[in-house]
Amino acid sequence: MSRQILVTSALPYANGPIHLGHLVEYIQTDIWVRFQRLRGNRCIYVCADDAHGTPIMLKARELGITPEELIERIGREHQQDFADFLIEFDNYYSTHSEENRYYAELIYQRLRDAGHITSRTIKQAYDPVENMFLPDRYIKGDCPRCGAAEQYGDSCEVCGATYTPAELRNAVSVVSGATPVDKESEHYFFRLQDFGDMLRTWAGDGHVQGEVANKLNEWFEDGLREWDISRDSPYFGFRIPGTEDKYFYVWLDAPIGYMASFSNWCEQHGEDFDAWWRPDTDTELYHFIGKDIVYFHALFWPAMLEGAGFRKPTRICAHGFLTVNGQKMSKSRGTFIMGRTYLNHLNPEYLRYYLAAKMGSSVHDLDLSLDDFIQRVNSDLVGKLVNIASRSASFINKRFDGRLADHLEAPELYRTVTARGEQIARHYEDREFSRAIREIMALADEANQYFDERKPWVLAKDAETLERVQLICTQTLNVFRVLMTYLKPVVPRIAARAEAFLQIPEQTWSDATEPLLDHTIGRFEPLATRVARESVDAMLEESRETLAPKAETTPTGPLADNPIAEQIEIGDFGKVDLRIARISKAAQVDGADKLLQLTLDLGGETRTVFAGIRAAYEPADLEGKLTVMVANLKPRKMRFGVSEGMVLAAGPGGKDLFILEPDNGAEPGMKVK
RNA sequence: GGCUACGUAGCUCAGUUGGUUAGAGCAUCGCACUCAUAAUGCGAGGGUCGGUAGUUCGAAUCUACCCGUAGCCA
Repeated sequence: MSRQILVTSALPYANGPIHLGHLVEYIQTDIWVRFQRLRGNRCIYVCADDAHGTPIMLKARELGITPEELIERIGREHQQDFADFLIEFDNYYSTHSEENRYYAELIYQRLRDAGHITSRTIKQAYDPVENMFLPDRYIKGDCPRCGAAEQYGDSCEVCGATYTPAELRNAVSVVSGATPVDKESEHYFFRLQDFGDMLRTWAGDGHVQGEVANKLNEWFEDGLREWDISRDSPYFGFRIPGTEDKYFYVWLDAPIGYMASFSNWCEQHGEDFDAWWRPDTDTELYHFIGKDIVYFHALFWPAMLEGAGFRKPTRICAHGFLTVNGQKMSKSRGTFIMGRTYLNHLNPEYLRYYLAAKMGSSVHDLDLSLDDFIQRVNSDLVGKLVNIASRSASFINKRFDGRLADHLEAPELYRTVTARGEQIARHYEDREFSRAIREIMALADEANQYFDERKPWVLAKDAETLERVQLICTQTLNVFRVLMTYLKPVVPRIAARAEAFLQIPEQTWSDATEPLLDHTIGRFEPLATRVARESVDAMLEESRETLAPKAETTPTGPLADNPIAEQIEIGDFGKVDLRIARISKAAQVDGADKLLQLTLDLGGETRTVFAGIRAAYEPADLEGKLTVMVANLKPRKMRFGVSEGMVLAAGPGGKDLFILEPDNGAEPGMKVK
C-alpha cells in the first residue's frame, strides 16, 4: 500500500520577496515531494504565507496600505516566484485565513481547558508616541557592555552580548524615535514545561536529525519554560478568544498555518482532515525548515499538538543556510540575490540541480559558488547526461529513421543502471540528494565510456557493421532514459522534454525496469543549454543595482535631513489625483497665525483650502497664480472651516516655503501625472 | 560570554565503528577520438586532512587547548 505523506515547507514571511536563501528549502522539499510521487506514494505538499505580526503591520503602515493589501500583494509575488522555480504545491494559502483562525482558536481553547495556559502581568518596553509595545528588534540603543551604537534591544552585533531592552543605553523606539517607557500588561503563556517528558522521548526517537537532537538536549538541560503567546493591540493577527485586546503571537498561529492550508486543500478535494491529524493516524507528516526555527518546530509545535489532541510530526527536516561564494549573502557584493533576479537571467532547473548536487540531510550550510555552479551544471547536465542522448540520437535520427532496435547490445549495462535504482531511491528518501546525484552521474560516465569503447562512428562507415550502431545507440538511449527518470525530481522540465523527444508517456520510477525497444523516437533538440558566465555576471549586476546603497557620496542639503522615501509602485502614485488650480482668492484667517485661506478654481469647481504658508506669502501676491493641488484628498475639518485639499509647496517650513507653479500653458483642472 | 556544528587537493565536497601508499567531480597538463551543445575517453601532476600537545602498535577519525567560520541563547 502506498504511503500517505503530508509535507510542508516553512511559511515565508509576507513582508518581502523570496531570495535564494529561501529557495534552498522549497527546492529541497519539492525534490523530495516529486520523488515520493514518482515512487507512487500519495504526497500532499502545502505551504502558505506567514502573514501576521508587528513587522507586517508596520511595513503596511509605511507603505500607506492596509496589512491585508500588503499580504495579498506579497502573497501573489511569492506564488509566482515559486511557480517559476517549478515548486509544485498542492495548496498555497495564508495564515490570515478563516481556517487558520479556527484551528488557532481550537488549539488555544483545548490547551487552556487542559490547564496549559496561564496569564500574568509583565513589564515591557512601550512606545508612548505610537502607543504600542515594542518588540526587542524595534528598540535601538548603545550596547551596555561595549558601548557600540545602534544596537537592537536583544543583543549586540559588535560584541555579541545579550541583554534586555531595559539595559540598553540611550534606547529609542525605531518606530517613532521616542524613548521607550516600561509599561505593564497582562500576557498569556503556554506551559511548555508540562510537555518535558513527552518532548524528550519524542526527540530521542528519530523524529529529528542527530545534530538537532543535541541542540534540544541542551535546551532540556536548561529547563523548559513557559512561552509568551500573546501580544497587545495594536497587532495584526487573531484576537485571543475571551479577551478584548490580546492577540496570538505570530509564532503561535504560523505552524498552525500548515493545518489551515491542508484543511483548505481538504475542502477542495473532499478529503478527511481528521484522518490525517488524529493522534493514531498512520499518515506521515514531514516539516522542512531552516535550522534557525528548530525551536518552534521541535519544541512548541509538538507540545501544542500533543496538548490539543492532534498527531505529532513524523519528522522535522532542518537544513542550513545558503552562502554565496563562501560568504553570507551580501547586498553590496551583489550576492543577495532575489529569486526573481535569478529568473531574469538563469534557468531555474540549474539552481535546482546545483543545490541538489550539494545537498544532504544535515544542517550544514550550503555554498552557492558561482564559478563552481557554471562548471558543474555545464559538465554534468550538458556535457555528461544530455550528451548521451545527443550523440546517440544523431545516429538513430539520421541512419535509422528514428527507430530503436528490438534488443539491447549490452543488457548487463542496462541491468547495472536499473540495479542502482534502489540505492538511488534510498538516497532520495533519506534526503541525501548529493549522493543520489553522484550515483546518477557515475552511471552517466559509464554510458559515455561504453559509447566510446564501441565507437559507433567508426562502425557507421561500414555497411556490414551499421546494424550494430543501431544496437549501441538503442543501448545508450535506454540508459539515458532511465537516468533522466532518476533525475526527474530535480529537473522536471528537462525530463519532460526528454520524454517528448523519446515519445514516451510520463515516466514513473518503476518504468525504468523495462527497456524501450522497437520504438520510434522524435528528432533530438537540445534539452538543456549551457550556462554562460555573462548571465551570471548580469544577475550579480542586477542584484547590485537594485539592492546596493545608491550613492557613494553622502547626501547633503535637503536629502540629508529628509532622505528619499521607500520605493512605491506606479499604482500607488496613481491614487493621488493632482490638478492644476488657479488661486482666485487668498485671505488671512482670523485667529490663525500660520494659515491662509485659499479659494482655488479648478475650472468649474472651486475649493476652499487652508494652507500653512502665511509666513512665506502675502495673500495679494498669490491671487491669480496657478499652482498644483491634491484634489482627491479627503476633506478635513479644521477649526476655521473645512479644507478641501492641499496645495503643494517645497521647503523646510516657516518663511522658507515655495509653492509649485506650472509652466505656461497649463489650465485649471488639468491632471498632473 | 555559554553552547552546537564545521575547518580534507586551485574550487566544491566524500571519507562509515581509529587500520594497508587519503578519495571523487570540476579545474590544470599530456595523449587519443571526432558521433555529440569545443561535448567524450585514457593518463598525469597536485594534499604534513586548521594549529599545537596528548591517548594508541597505529589518528583525517579519539581527548585537551588554541586559531578561524557559521548558527542558537525562547
